[in-house]
Amino acid sequence: MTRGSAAPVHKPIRDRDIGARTLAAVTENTQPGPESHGQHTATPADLPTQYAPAEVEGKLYERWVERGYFEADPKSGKPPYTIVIPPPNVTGSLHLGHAFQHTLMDALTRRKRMQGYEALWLPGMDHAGIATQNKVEQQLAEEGKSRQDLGREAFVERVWRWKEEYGGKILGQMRRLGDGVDWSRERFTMDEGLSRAVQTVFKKMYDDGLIYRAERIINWCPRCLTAISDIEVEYQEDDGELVQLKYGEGDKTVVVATTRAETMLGDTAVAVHPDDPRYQHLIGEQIRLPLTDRTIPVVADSHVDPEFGTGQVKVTPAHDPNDFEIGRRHDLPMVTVMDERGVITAPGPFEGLDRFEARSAIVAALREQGRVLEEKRPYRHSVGHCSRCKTTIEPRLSMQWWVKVAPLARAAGDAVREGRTKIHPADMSSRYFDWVDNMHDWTISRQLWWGHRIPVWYGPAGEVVCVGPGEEPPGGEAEGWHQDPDVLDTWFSSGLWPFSTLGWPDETPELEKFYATDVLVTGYDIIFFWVARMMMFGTYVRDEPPFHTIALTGLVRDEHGKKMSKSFGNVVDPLEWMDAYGSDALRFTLASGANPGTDVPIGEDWVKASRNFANKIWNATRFALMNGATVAGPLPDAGELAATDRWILSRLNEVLAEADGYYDDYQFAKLSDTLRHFAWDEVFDWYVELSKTTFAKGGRPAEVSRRVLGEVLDVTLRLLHPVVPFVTETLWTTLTGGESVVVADWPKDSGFRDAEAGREIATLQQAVTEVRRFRADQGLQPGQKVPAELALEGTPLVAHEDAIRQLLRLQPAGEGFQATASLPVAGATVALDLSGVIDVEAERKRLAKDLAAAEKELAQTSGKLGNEAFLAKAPDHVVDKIRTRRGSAEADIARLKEQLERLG
RNA sequence: GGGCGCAUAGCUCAGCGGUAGAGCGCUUGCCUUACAAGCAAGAUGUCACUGGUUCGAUCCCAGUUGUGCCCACCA
Repeated sequence: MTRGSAAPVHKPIRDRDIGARTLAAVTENTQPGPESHGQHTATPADLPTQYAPAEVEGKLYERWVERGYFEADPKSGKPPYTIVIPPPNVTGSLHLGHAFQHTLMDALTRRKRMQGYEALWLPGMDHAGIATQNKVEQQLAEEGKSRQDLGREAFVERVWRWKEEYGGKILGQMRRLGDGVDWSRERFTMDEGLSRAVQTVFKKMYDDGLIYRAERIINWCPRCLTAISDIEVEYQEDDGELVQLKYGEGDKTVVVATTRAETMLGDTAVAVHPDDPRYQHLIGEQIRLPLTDRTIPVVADSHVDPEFGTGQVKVTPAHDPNDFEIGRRHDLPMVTVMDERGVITAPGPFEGLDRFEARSAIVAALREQGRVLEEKRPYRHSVGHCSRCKTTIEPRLSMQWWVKVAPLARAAGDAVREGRTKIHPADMSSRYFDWVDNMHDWTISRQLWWGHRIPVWYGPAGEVVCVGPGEEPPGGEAEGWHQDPDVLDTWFSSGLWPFSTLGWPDETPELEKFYATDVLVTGYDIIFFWVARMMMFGTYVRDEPPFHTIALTGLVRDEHGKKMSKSFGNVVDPLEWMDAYGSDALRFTLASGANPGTDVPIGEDWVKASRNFANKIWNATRFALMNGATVAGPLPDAGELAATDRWILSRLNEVLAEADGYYDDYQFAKLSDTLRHFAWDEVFDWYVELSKTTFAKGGRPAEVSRRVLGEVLDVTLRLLHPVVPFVTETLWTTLTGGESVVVADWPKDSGFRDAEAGREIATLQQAVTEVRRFRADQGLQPGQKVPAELALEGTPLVAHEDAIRQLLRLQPAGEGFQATASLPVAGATVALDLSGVIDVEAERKRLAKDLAAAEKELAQTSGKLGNEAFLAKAPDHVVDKIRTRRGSAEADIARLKEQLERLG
């Protein structure tokens, strides 16, 4: 393809429609045999000029899976590297947050695999008890049915069907993303093996006294009709009503405040602080409870804050956790006035009313009696809601199973304190400690149907007779035996995930080889729900924490840092962007935003930019192939290498070392930035541009350069592969003829460094940029050839004259050459004949500006160097640096003045 | 009510004692032997505010303001 200056002005832009040419065709056509060293550039014209990810990603992925690259062998002699996936809920599909974490996990395991580890990334899903049950109930509701209509067995069957459908969708998304997981080890928290793990742990804990049954106040969701744990309650500021109520008669009156007036039906005492002088006379007295026929005692309890309100508190032990404690201390009756749906059951006029209706009705009734002293409305206060359905939580007295957390949490905390598990970034560990050091007992029973049935059987009198597995449930229902109808909190089974997925309770080779896992990659938002619980179970069951490192990620947000949520309408389906720009583009964008522990904003423009980068890699490699870049044979000796070669190889090793550091430290944003900068700016712009001159000249230097370019691309593609697996696979196999970059060796630093070449190329870049700037300032067309004389003798630039001429469109000085502009750069001179072209005014302005900058620099540096305190206290390298800066400022000033003078 | 974090270019974010950085966006010119999804050149910042430590502060310390998140049984 030629592009002479004689070509028509409106030469048609290169046809960009490449629909007919598929990338797959290219990769197949160019699959080289071993004998084709340097030859698989044969059909460069067949290479499309744009990378079309959709054509190739799916096929590549299936090929990887078929070849078993992602399957891990427990009997292998290689050292293990293990990550278990945070199992996505089967409630729906993967969102960008999953795509983000999966990208990091995939990159980590891909790199380790290349480094020669037996890398296992274990996939699976979570049955997500309450969440999934709710989804299916919603579906049923649309059909006008309830789960009760179906009955337990049919309902559970229905949930399994849901799991098949949505689970399949999730697995498809993972393949699309390129997740290199071991599909042969896919697990589900309700699998038979995992269920056995759940039962086994339950029994062990029961036997150890760590699981018990107790009647207490729990968080009850009147819609889901189940108990939930403390962390499943979301508090938010709601508008309520605070009323002050007068109880009792005459001198035996008290004034209490409440936001939940309906609970007064269940009051069994009024409490005051034992030392409150105002109320000593009331302690022990009986007070009449309005709207009922009961009298209730006044008790003294130090929980009451005399400073707050009236210092008199109504006590409802069956409907408030604090009151429950007061009730226990004073042996008060527990009067339940509501059923599981929040409907009043206390006999009387309010019976059958919903709790909120009852609230207004009771306040109205009391108001009529003149017992409402003060009403604050609205009254903003914090109210708990069910995290699954947002219904207001009703504290409820109820018999539940509990985990005694203290000993487990202590061990989980110690594992981190002793450094057996590291939390990354380290400052996130305070969150973890806050939690494990203050955790209350955990309610694990749920009044749901979807989940692991509690493995406990009761006898006719309701006594626990058997805890499985390993014990035969004694009699049938006819004899009065029955299994506990409740299921376990979903986090109970996901807490076992790191070892239940590896075969525990059996001592499998997998468990032996892959436990404890290397790193947990997950969001900081589930430290309490999941991370802490895995740590507790891991240390308890295996006596070893489940991870060496916990790498916490932030949350994915939109391009303005706003939370993605359905109500904002800013939720993006990862598939949408993958379809438009390719999986690699999405992955690279997500990796670029991954600063440890901080949230990750992402916008479509950014994905587009990453797609451009993928395309750039594509085209640079395409250029290299067209010019015979090769990986065949050993690298030429340093003696044969040009300065450009030595520079780029030296940089390659530096970047490799840097990249390794970032991979090891989960610094994906820095990793991506470093690799993009190196590949695009240094390799694709400078090295490739310089190599054009070398290739044009031919001969041995061209051969050397071809080999070096092949080397640099080979290594760069391998370094990029864990993050952008698809484009690198396509190009790497084409370039090297290797089987797959997935199983290629991770590059190693050869130790080669050449700082001298680095300085030489820096000078060259500086010179070229300087002249380009001049050209741009002078309004010279980029393609316009300018006669020039180069005086480079005695400078590092001398070897690069041809390259400089090509990059700057300089042609040899012909007859009548007349230098009208002379640019001294790095001791050399580039004299240009710009007769009739040069804009003296523009040039003078440019020089004046530079001069001012140089003078400012001189003033600054001289000021510092004249400061004795500075000289005395600053470290030598800083002083030297400043001295150098002053030196070059002085030189610049002299040069600029001379140039200005010459302009007249 | 406690605790933690953040305030740097138009946007999203790095940097964290010694000349202010990136990506995107913006301006100008350009189809230049791969790439216009590109190339070249360029503009843009009282590094929130006020004090302090220091020869020197965007960086350390204190306070102020703004902002975000987590935890908590205040009737």
